[in-house]
Amino acid sequence: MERVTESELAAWRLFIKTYARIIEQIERDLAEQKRVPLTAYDVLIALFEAPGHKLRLGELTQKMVLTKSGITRLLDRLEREGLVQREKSEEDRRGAYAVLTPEGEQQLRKAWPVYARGIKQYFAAPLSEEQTRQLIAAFEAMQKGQEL
Amino acid sequence: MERVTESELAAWRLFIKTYARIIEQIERDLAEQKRVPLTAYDVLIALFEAPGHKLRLGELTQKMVLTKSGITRLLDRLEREGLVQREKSEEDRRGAYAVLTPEGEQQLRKAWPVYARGIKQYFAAPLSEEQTRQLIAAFEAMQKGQEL
DNA sequence: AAATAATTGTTGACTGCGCAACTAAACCGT
DNA sequence: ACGGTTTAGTTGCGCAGTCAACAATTATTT
Repeated sequence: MERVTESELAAWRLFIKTYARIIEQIERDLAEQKRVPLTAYDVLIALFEAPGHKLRLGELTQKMVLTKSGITRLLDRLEREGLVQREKSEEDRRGAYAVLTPEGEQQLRKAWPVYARGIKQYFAAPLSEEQTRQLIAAFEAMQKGQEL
Repeated sequence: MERVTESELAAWRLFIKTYARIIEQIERDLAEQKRVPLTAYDVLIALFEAPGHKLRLGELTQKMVLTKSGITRLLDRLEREGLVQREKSEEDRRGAYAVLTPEGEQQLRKAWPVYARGIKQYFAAPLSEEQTRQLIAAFEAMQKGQEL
């Protein structure tokens, strides 16, 4: 593998800085509006999109960027706040599902506009349609690269 | 501001997932090779590039994505490991500099190859030159967008 | 010059997460 | 059917970072 070029390094530095800034900003917006933070949001949306609004903890772990202990603790919090509920699995009695509660769904709906505005404003708005497509292609290439 | 489109959302999701995976992977590589973690690396490189290999803590706070208390604690660790040293400022006796030690510089040099390989492999290698340029343009557009 | 305000960096209390060890249940080869 | 291995999720411990309150110093008013 060859050396990292100047422009690759430039792209990299912009990548991490841009990411940090945008996430920080969105997180701040969500907090200001008293909405669930991003990681919580991700769990809720994953559950919402799942059949029956529920997922095995293991499935959640794969979808999210968190270890299983991270998921355990995150669910602890969400359960305490009444946004999800654990439901022990019938088929596999080691396991459990996380189920989205109505309250969780409501919080999801409340958070979305704030989140969406952030994505639009900080991430998408400055890009042309063409650039958006280019980004998708680039990130997909990286994903592919990972799998090798 | 209009609604977020499908493809913008797709780009966004790829963005955060790609970021998380790559950082995680590089961090793992650094840990395996017993090298300084990314945040530490960032401080060391900032100091290295600074005149006299030193910076006021406040300047560091701006360059990094960390609060001032975060910087305080990070420097505590780096100082304990002998990679930087605090030096109280003469001009402003509230303040202090962080100074890169020779040992710090050495650690920096040792970490770079691992870091660079990660950037190349997980981030840059899957991209064409054209795509790298497109990424730079896109991220710069976002930065610009932020400033408004 | 004195009083007030602003700034620099540190600290205490807390949160969120990872790692490794653990429990309970399921799987599997014999 | 039984012992060993694998898998699902939880837990203790520790690290890294935030926020808010603080001391020390400097800047600004009056």
